[in-house]
Amino acid sequence: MTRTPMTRENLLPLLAAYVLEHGLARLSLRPLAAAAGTSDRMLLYHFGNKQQLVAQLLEHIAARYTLALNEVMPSGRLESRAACLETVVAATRGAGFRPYLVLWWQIVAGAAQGESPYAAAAGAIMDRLLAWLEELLPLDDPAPGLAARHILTLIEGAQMLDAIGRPQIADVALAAVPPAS
Amino acid sequence: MTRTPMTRENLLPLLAAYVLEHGLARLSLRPLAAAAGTSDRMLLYHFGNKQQLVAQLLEHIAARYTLALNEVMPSGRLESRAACLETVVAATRGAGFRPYLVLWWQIVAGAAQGESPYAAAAGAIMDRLLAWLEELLPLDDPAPGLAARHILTLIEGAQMLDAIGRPQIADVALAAVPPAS
DNA sequence: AGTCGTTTGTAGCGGTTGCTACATTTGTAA
DNA sequence: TTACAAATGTAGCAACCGCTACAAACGACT
Repeated sequence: MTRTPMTRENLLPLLAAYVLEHGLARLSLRPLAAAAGTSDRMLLYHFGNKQQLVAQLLEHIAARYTLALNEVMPSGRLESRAACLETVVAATRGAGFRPYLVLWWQIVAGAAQGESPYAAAAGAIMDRLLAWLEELLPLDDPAPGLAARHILTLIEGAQMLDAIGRPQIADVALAAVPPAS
Repeated sequence: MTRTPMTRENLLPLLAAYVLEHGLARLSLRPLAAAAGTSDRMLLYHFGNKQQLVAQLLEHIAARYTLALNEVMPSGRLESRAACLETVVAATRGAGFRPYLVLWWQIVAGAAQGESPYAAAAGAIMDRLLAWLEELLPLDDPAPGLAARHILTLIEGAQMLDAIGRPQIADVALAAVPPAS
C-alpha cells in the first residue's frame, strides 16, 4: 500500500475527469477535492488558489482534447476537402465527445467574457485543430491554408448549432459542397 | 411623482440591461435588484424564484436581440450571397453588438449543458436569424434555404473564432467565396 | 537522528447565496 | 368607511463559498 504522493501532475487527471463531468461554471473546491480523494485545503496547498487551479486545469484539458482528437481521427491524408469536412464532423459528433463539447462552450463563454486563461485554452485548441486539419487535406489541394480555415469555421458553426438543438440547420449547411477541390 | 408600479413587464428591461452588462454566469439577486431599483425580495415576489426569473429574462433578451438586428440591418434584399454574408458579418462585428455576443456565448454554454431555458432562447434567436437571412438573399437565388443555412453556419463559426481571439482564422474563411450565386 | 516537504485533523473566518417570516404600508374597489 | 390584495421594510435563516490558522502526524532522504 505505497501511497502515491499526490503531486500536481497526477492530481490533474482526476480533477479534469470531474470537470469534464460537472462543468466549469459552478465548480467549487470541496466537491472537486472529494472527487479526487483529497481536501480543499490540499488543492489550495498545491495550486495556490482557485484561479491558478482553473488555469492549470484548462491547460491540461486543452492538451487532453487534442490527444482525444488524435485517437479518433485517421492519420493519413484524405482525398478531398469534402471528405475532410465529413470525417471531422462524424468524429466530433460521436457520443464520446459530448463531455468535451459541453466544456468547450463554457470555455468559449469564458473567453468571450475576456477571462484570459479561457481565451488561451480556446486559442490553443483551435490552433491545434487548424494545424491538424491542414495535415489531413490532400497534398494536391491548391490552397490548404484557406481550405482548413474555411472547414474549421464551418465545423465550429455546425457544432454550435448542434449544441443548441438545431442540428438540422447544420446538416443542410454541411451538405452544401465546400469550395473547389 | 406617480410611482411606476414595477410590474414584471416594466422591470424586465432594467434587469436585461444589467444582465447585458454583467453577464448571466455569476448573476445574483441582490446586485441585480439594486441595479433595477428594487430588492431581492421583490424580484422573488414577481418571478417566484431565480430560475423563473432567468427564464423570463432570456425570453425578453431573445426578443430584444432580434430587434437590435432589425435596427442595424438593411431592409431590402441584397444582390448576392457574398454581399449577404459580408453585410451580416460587418453588422454583428460592430462595437454595439459586443455585449450581446458576450451574453450569447453564455447562452450557448447553458444550452450545451442541457438547461432548457437557454436552449429555447438560443434556438429562437437562431431561427429568427435564419428566417431573416432568407429574406435578405436575392430573389433569384436558386436555393435560398440552403444558402441561408450555409451562411448562418459560417457566420456563427466566425463569431466564435472572433470571441476567442482568433479573428484571423475567421477572416480567411469568410473571404473564401460562398457557393455559387 | 534529524530535516524537510507533504498530508491530515480540527476549526473557523468573513462573506455571499437563494429564499423566507412577519409586520406594515399602499392603492383600489365595494 | 371598510375590506382586501398588492407592495414594501426589516430581519434573518441555513447553506455554501474561497481561504486561513495551527498543530500534529507521516514519509523519504541526508
